[in-house]
Formats: sequence, C-alpha cells, structure tokens
Amino acid sequence: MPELPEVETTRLGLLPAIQGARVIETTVRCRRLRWPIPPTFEQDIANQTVHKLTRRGKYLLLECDTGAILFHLGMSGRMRVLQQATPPDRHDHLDILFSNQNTLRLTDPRRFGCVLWTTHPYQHPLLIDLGVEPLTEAFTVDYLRKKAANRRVAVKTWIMNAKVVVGVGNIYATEALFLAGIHPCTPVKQLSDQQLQTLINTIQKVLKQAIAQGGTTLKDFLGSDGQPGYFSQTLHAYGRQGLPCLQCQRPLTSQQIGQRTTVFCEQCQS
DNA sequence: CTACGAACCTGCCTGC
DNA sequence: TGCAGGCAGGTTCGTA
Repeated sequence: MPELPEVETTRLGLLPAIQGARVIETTVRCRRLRWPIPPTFEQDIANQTVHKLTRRGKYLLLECDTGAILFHLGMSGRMRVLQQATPPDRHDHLDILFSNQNTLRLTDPRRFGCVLWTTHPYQHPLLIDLGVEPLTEAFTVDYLRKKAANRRVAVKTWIMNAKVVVGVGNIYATEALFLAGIHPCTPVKQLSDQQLQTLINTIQKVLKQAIAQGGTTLKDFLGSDGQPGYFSQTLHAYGRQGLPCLQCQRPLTSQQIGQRTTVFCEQCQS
C-alpha cells in the first residue's frame, strides 16, 4: 500500500481522531516488525498526549509531550481508527487506546513496517539523513544538480533513494519518468537542467494527483467484482508491460533496475 | 563512494 | 485440489 500519498492520506485520516488525545492503554500483540518493538514501548508512551501528527517522507510521527511515536508502514502496513474495540485479526499487531475512546490499530501482514518511541524524532538515525520533501519549495533543480554531481547511478534508482528525495517509490518513480520522457537507466550526471525540472514537475504531479484521489493504489484496492482500483486507471506505465504505450502504441518494456521492476517505453523515453 | 545482492515477512496468483 | 515458484507498494545492511 504505502507510498507518500498513502501515508499522507493515513495522516489526514488519523488527525481528527487522535490529535489532542492521551494514551490510556497500549496492546502489543506482535513485536517482530522490521525492528522489534522494544519492551519499554508501552511504558514510554503511557499517558502521552498527541499534540501533532506529522509526516516526514513515508514516516508518520505522533508528536507527544516528551517525544514522538514513529511509524513506518513498510510494504503492507495500514493504520485505522476504531470507534469501539473489535476482535483483532491475525495481523493486527498494535492497538493504542486514547482518552477519547478511539483506538488506533496497526495492521501489517508482511511486518516490514516499524513502530518506535523517540525523544528526539528529527535527530533519529532513520530521519536525520533524509533528503528533501518533494512537495516543498526545497525540491529544486539546484538541489538535484548538486546531488547528481559525478554520479552515474540510474535516474530511476536515484529518485527512489530517500537520501535524495523522500516518498518516491516504485510506482511513482515509474510514472514520473514515463511522463517526463526520460529513460530510467539514464545516468543522473547526464541529465540536463531542463530534464531535472521536468522530473521535478512530473514527480510532483503524480504525487499530488494520488493524494487528491485518496492515495488509492493498486491490487489491494481491486474490487471483488474485478474492477480496477481507482488510481490504477490513471497509471500510464506501472504494471502495463507488454501493453501499448499510451503515446506511441508500441509495447511497453519491462526491466529490472536496482532490483525493482521498471516499465517504460523505449520509443518515448530516451 | 558505488553497486549489487540479501535480508526482513506473508499473501496472492500462475502453472503444472 | 495441491503444491512449488514467482512476484509484490520499502528500506537497511553487508560485501565486493
């Protein structure tokens, strides 16, 4: 599920239910996530009041009195609010009950996500080296030009690197490069300023569009009637290998780049 | 530095 | 129907 738009959608959904509420009870059913939930976690967050919900890249932060609860949803994580307790499912690893009777529930079948308590969230090793937020004014050609200097790495791998720019996963990297007409294997030091500007524009475009559509992506959201997910109808390249390019009608190519499946048009992306 | 592969997990789909 | 194999939205770590 989660790329940046899905995390942002989650944040906006949790905001009215959690902000200003105090932690009453924490239930951890499975500690074995990407990093184990420490034994002190329940004690750490006891009685903390959530003042702000923020997002940094794909991390979600519940900023409390003396620290923050840091969430990452990995590949399959989801968070939702329960108005009243319901029996946990197999992959419901964490419940946090708040003073307003709302329960925050974390579900993550693949357990690639994480939950941590930190007293200095923005100094945390997982956050401190992150690159720019793509939807801010800091995401500029000048910034990318400096980051790209002397680097031969493929542009696809590069824009998925969170130390360069956060929040761009496989789907949106594939889409942004298609819309930009840039071949995903292009070494980044070869990109012109104009190409960098186009890339910034298309990354912002696909992210904003996905957020506007509620972050819905892909297979998890296929209806039981087999109808495609809402956002999947707007995908130009991702998942369309072998199908005709929407611009030139030639079949789209699929190739592993940095161990990730990448779909592109050999004709339109150069 | 850089590049690549492995690792952490389960679920789902395909093909035999 | 069963089972093996391949694939999946992310990120870190180790090795060459």
